[in-house]
This record gives sequence, structure tokens and C-alpha cells, in this order.
Amino acid sequence: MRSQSLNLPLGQLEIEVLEHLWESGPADVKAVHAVLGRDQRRSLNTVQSTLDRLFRKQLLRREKVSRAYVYTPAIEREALLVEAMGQIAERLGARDSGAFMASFVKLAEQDDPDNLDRLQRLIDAQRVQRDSDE
Amino acid sequence: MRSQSLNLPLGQLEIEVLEHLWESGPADVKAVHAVLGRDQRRSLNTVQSTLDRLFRKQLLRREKVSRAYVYTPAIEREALLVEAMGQIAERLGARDSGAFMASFVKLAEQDDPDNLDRLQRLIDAQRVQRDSDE
DNA sequence: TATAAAACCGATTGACAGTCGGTTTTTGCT
DNA sequence: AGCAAAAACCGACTGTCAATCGGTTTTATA
Repeated sequence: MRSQSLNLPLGQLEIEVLEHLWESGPADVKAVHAVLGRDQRRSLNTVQSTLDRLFRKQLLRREKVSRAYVYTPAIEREALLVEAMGQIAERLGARDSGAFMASFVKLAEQDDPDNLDRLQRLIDAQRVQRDSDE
Repeated sequence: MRSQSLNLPLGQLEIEVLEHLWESGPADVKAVHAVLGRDQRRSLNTVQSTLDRLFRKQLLRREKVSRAYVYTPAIEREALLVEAMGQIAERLGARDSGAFMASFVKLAEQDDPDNLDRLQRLIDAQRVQRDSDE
């Protein structure tokens, strides 16, 4: 499942670019620049290098359409999130996943007591999905 | 989750230092250097700046004992882990804790399917504790 | 095939970790 | 109090990486 080592964390613009592609679908440099570059006075080249960097990191795929490349996320937002969190956990030596989960539950509850119920539902859902996977 | 803005992510040596203090308890520069610096041929000063950086980041506390400062982690490993993961989630636009928790559950299940049951028990325990708190 | 569009290259800047030499401050001892 | 050793502190330099963009090469098509 988690084959490659995925260069995380990412810069601010890199994240914005990913966000945009996740939300609005495949786009070429000009289209991304129109949204993320025009207002912030970024040059087309800035956006292009960012797209290229993400491509080299294998977070984007691209395909030439007529002259220009059209970029597509190579990973879903949720998968990237899971991947990133897994890397953090590994980096911080979270071998004791028990204590870690305990803290997580505790903090989730602190944040909002209703989170316990939400977690409950997520667990149930995950169980259902796991059991139907085979 | 926690609102404190906590400078993450950390460098490699910074993490090693934290690990060491978590595992072996409070120590002064020389003690840390003896473990992390001697073999890798790092100078005492390198270790000292790292301790100082972590102190300025408020990840370590320190207290003068005789001549030297004795450093102590200011945050538990598990709490830092949760904090780091929360920041990642926020950075990647999982602002609502829903997506964050969903990813967490998925990750936990990936790591070990039994984790779903463990999480279940942790939630139950947290409910009990919450209800007895008042 | 000329040319406009796009990709590609390389240089620069700004953060930040890691590294350590050198200076200042502190402190324990005489 | 005065001194030497110990420790903290300061500042410089390196390496890495994202962001930035000007300039050059490639490429597709009118």
C-alpha cells in the first residue's frame, strides 16, 4: 500500500496547488496560475516550478494536451493525510501505538466531547468496510 | 486541537534529543552529548545549540542545577505526536476534525486491524471517565 | 518553416537545522 | 576577594529546500 517514501512536508504554495487540484480537478499551468498566482502577484514561472516540483515528488501526474501539460493529483487528499501522519508518527518513534491512541482519544474528547461519538461511528464504518473487503 | 502553535516539524538531531530525554529522563548538555554526540563526532556546542533551540521552542524546560542546566521535556511524546498530526491535518485542509479523525481511524486500522477494538475500548474508557468527572 | 506558446534551466533569496570556534558569564574553591 | 574551570551564550558558516523569476530552448501548429 504505502510504497514510496513521499517527500513531506510540503511548502505553502505546494499545498495550495494540491488543494486547488483536489477541489477543481486537473488543470494546466495557466489555469492554476490564474487562480493562485494572479492575485498574489506570482509569476507563471513560480507556479510552473511548483507544479514541476510536485510532479518530481510524484504527487502529481501530468499529461501533455496539445502544447501544455495538464496536471492531476497522483494521490487523494485523505491518502496524503494518512501518509503524512504515518511519517510523523514513525519519525517521532511511535512504536507504542497504544499510548498514542489513548492520547488521541483524550485530546479529541477535550476538543469536543461529541468527538467520542463521531469516532465511534467512524470505527463502526471502518469495521463494515474492512469486513466487506475480503 | 491544542491551540499552542508549537514549531514543527523538527530536525533530525532535535528529534533524537527529545527521544533521549523522553526515554532516559532529564539530563544536562554533557550527558546528552555523551550519548548523542560522542559517536557521531558532534561537538558539545552542537548539542547545546540544539537543546537551546528546543528550549526556545518551548519543547524543553530547564533548571539550573549547580553549574549546568538540566533539561526536561515540556511535552509528552504522545501529546507532541498528536500535536504534529493535528498541524499536518490543518495544513492539508482537514480543518474540521471530522476528516482528521477519519484519517486517523483509517491509519490505525491499516497499522493493525486490532487497533479498531483497542480504540473502541479507549473510547468507552474515556466516556466513563468523562461521565464521572462532573 | 517561422513563431508563439510552453517547458526547461539556472540563479537568487529567505528560512531554518546543524555545526562549531571563540567570548562572556557564572561558580566553586582557596 | 580572586582565580581557574566550567558552562552558557554569540555569531558565523554550511547545507538543504521552497519560492521566485528571467532568460533560453523546445515544440507544435498556422
